[in-house]
Amino acid sequence: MDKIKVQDFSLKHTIECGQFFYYIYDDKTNFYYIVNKNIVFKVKQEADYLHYYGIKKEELIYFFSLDIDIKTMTKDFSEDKYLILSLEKYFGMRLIRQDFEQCLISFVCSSASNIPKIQKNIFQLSKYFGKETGFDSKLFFTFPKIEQLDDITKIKNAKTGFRAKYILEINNIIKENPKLLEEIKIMNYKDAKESLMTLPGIGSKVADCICLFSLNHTEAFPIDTWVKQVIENLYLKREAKNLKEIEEYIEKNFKINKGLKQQYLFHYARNHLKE
DNA sequence: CACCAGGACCTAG
DNA sequence: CTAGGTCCTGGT
Repeated sequence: MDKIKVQDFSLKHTIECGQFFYYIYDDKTNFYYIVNKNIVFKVKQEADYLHYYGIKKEELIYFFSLDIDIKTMTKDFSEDKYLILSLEKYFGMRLIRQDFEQCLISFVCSSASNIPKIQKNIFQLSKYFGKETGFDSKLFFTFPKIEQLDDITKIKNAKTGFRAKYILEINNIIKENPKLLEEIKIMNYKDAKESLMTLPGIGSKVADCICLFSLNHTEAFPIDTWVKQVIENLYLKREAKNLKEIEEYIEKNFKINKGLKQQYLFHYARNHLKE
């Protein structure tokens, strides 16, 4: 077991804010067991320390964006009433840098769904297609490569529903063009988003999630129904004419660190706009 | 039982 | 180019 001192970090908010799905929380020990690609590790927070096992220090820092100076990044939050409120409530929430392929499949599963269901999909897909791995006397399955997700029956058995055919089609596309994913990884934001959107089951919102949570494109700003509500109800104070108007508002008013602002606004929305 | 939900896609107008 | 139906599943 190793430990590391952290600043301005909330493990709970970071893991549970809906950007990452493949984890189990053990309420007896307070450890989060996390599976990212083929790595299983556990981590818990006690005050300003993270206790961790199963992952290298550098990888842990990268995964949780602990190399980022959040105080600097959130400086201009003070210009926005709702960002201030959200920052108080969710202080320490950071963007996770997760495995690209795991993120891609997770967010294909996310459409018209919810967190528990997405988690179920990911756990099941891993069970069917991943590799069994013992850790801490528990049983885990690594998250498979997209290339391996080639059995429609198993994909459906993972309760992915109408998204199953998307996953299989993406599998086919990747097999025919094995370099595509690596190419997307090194593209700029605009090109990466565009390329992702050529894949079935990936529209604008899902592509932005993948860009933000796994490709380090911190300017991505996923617009889901909650964020749409925030912009309409709190900022515009009326319904938007269309999605374009929302995008333009965001472009104008959240110039820098857009992705992080999106996360905080999203959470503000979920708690304050329930009706 | 009917309805709906953190989205994408398809089709008609 | 856009509104509205449809797609599985699981919860209400």
